[in-house]
Amino acid sequence: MEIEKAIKQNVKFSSEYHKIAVNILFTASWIDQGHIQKLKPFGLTPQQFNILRILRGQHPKPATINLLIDRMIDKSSNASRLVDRLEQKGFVNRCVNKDDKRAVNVQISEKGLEVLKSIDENLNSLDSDFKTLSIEEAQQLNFLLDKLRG
Amino acid sequence: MEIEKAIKQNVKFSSEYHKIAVNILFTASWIDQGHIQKLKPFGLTPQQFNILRILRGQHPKPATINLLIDRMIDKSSNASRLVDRLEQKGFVNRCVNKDDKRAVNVQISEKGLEVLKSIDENLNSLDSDFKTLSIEEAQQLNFLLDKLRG
DNA sequence: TAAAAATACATGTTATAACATATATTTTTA
DNA sequence: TAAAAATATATGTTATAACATGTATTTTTA
Repeated sequence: MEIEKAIKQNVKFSSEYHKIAVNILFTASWIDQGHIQKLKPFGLTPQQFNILRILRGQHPKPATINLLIDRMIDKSSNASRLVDRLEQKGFVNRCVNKDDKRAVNVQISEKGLEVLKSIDENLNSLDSDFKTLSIEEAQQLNFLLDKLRG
Repeated sequence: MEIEKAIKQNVKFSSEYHKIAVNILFTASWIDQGHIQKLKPFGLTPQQFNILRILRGQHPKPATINLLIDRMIDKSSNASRLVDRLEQKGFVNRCVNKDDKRAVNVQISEKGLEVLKSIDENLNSLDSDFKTLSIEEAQQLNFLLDKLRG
């Protein structure tokens, strides 16, 4: 649906560039709301899910908080507190790094691996709604987003 | 920059569609952070700015809260409380609707119009960073985002 | 090599998001 | 036309974002 209709805007955007900003922010909010709803039954927020998947990618190697910050999609949050919440739920373990006592080693737990497996199996895909685009269009969209950020 | 590099990901995305989700969420977060920084000197958050611009578009007609909800970019927030904050800052006025006493009429104030004018004049554009894309590419990007949402 | 700077992470505080529920008014229905 | 349902908005509560600051450790520098 055209972004103008989606936000019921009755005037033209001042520029194609302004329209991009609105369109990306609106689309991201739409995607995020979908993820929130899909992940809720598993007791995870999108940000926590993001951290868990980074940790699974590292597994069995641990990750430091700094590595998580580097790889998080949304840098605005607080990796330390996200790990707090995941630890409270038993999805990760945290212990001090022998080589650098300032750093901590964060590792996904068995329970964490299980919840991800369960999500993989029960949720067809978080992003299955995107099949409105062909593979070529999806590639083009990714190319343009990358170029946008310079 | 390629999204894989932006989030220092060392493995391939499972699909071009998953990559789209990450790419859009990351890009939106990047845009939002830019807006937060640019709007801070004017005492506005991006959400408040969004409401003010909708109200300017309506001016001198008032808007109801429902109209604001319809047109907000990020539906997840609470329009009533956003208007509270704008009212506290003197940027909008709120009064009951004569025709429907459940509804309220929200109008942008002189002070609200002035802050938007000041932003227009002092901030070249919130979205001036996007000139990495040609007009044709910008149009293509908007087309693909619209198509993505179906 | 001792002091200064930088780094990695944690934590305190305030504002806002997320969610549920409440209230007043209008519209629908039996 | 009175009761039920729907609508428009407000508000209470808990969790998290946003921002600043603190603490321990490591690295750099004079």
